[in-house]
Amino acid sequence: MLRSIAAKIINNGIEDAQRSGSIPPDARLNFIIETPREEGFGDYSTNVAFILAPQLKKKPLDIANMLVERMQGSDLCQSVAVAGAGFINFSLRGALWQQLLKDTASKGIESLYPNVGGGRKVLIEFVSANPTGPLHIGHGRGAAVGDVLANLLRKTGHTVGREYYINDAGRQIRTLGRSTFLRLKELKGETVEYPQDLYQGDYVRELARKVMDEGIAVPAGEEEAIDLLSVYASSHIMEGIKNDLREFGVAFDNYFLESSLYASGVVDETLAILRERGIAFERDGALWFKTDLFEKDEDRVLVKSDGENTYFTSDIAYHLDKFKRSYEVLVDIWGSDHHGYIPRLRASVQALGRNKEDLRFLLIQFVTLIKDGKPVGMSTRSGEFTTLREVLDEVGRDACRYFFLMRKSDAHLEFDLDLAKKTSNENPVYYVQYAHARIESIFRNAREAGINTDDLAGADCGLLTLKEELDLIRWITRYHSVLEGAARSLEPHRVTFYLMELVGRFHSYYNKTRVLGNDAALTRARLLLMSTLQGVIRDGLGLVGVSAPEKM
RNA sequence: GCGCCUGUAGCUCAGUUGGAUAGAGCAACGGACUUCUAAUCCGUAGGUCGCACGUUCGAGUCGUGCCAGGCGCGCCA
Repeated sequence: MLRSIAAKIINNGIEDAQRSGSIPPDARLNFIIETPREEGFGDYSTNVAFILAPQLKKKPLDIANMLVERMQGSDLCQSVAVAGAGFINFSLRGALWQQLLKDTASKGIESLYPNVGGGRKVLIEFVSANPTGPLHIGHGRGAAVGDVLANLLRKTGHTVGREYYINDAGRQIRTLGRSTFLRLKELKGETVEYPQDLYQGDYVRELARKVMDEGIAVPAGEEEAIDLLSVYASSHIMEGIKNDLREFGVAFDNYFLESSLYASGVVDETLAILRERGIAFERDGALWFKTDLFEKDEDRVLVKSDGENTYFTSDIAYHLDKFKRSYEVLVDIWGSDHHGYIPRLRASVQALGRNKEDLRFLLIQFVTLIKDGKPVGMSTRSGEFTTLREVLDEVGRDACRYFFLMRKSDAHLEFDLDLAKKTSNENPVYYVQYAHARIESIFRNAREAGINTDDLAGADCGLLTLKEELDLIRWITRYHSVLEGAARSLEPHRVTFYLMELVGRFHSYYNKTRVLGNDAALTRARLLLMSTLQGVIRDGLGLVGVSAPEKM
């Protein structure tokens, strides 16, 4: 972007000062250039005077004044000034911004995508709910965050895989089978004791009903019956999960089965590696992982004294498998209640010979649903949770996804169902979508007035001289650094915040300035601005997975 | 007891990785539709950034210690 020009202006000033001896040639110059949050401060701001002050043993203010004098000569610069205790604020010539708009319009929105990843392969694992019950609202949040993060990383130069991991080798699915088995007996009129540690939700009754209605032949022996029902019930629930995800707009490249780790021998390979490196050791008849070689955490069991592997072992193997599939960076998105598990997994990655930075975590905090101003209780055990589907049916996909992306993922989220349902100004989703529709409406009117809106390439952007117009251009190009920051920090929520700010400036402009006017050249220039702006809004909404309506 | 997360306007939350006079939405109050969509805009009001020290030119941001809330600490899955 234009940041490199900004850097050039400063560096020219510094070099000039160095030639005259005001700054020694060996001065350290690790200054930063930032865009001040206060608009009146100009396009860019630098702290270079503060960095030089201790080296030159001079006041920052004096250094700033000296540099400003030298920067004023630059023909790239519109204005330069010293502010505060020694900040240097400066703005670029409007023509530079106008040219940037023109470039963006002709090269497309993709030209604003930063290349953060350099083609690196990233695997994002998310949702990964076991098929023992429908997805609840918390899974939905994880799904939205993971999906948008995947979109974001792909746009910023990463090769992205999306994966859903299923613990099918453990006991949970068998517990589901047993639950279904007992509900089935109930349906047949038998009185049964239904233990607390089985799945309590009504969906188990529905599954049992389905088994009966479909006339499925259940073996007479209890264990055989449970075998069959485990498979039946879990695959049925998995279908439901995939269906919900599809409706939510989330697609996975791969559903990875825990059992496949055993079939392919990766588990054995993992244990062999850990043994060989002296990271696994025997104690009390069990095999342990020596965690504290890498992280501050307790040692953990890999193989129990009864010979069974723990989940930890499959998880290490799973991550080894991810690396073996040539993924360089792994992102695991977990419910925040699993955070205690992070140190050991981080340790295991290092045990496999990788850097701890190669595995990154995103924790998803709980969602509290608010209805009629009061929290809706939810507890998996009692079966009274709100499913993703219920929320989806109630508020729709756009509002649902947008709301999930309005918070940092590791912060609690209060999801106000009534607000999300409202088609009014209180609902932030519409604020952004409305801007898109409004611009579309301008174009409809333009075409009706006989303006050729397909051919705006020749428009004279030099006519866009209003403060608001230059400001809009700056905000459009800022998409670049927003994507960059969001991708680096794995914070997809930044995109929704940016969209709100961008669109706010549009609405304000729209109310103040007419795009379609008597001056044909000016109208064309403004249409080009609107078209580019609309492109960014559409692109941003697409990233979040929310529709960009042409009419509202 | 130990560890992680959170604490910012009445409410819900941002805060550009240490920058300037801490921001937005909602709620409240007052204005703007004969002109491209009023699902919008303009204005007013609202603060001990949980508390206290420390690090430095500079702290909502980093460190230490408290306070409050949430979560986690098994040869469970």
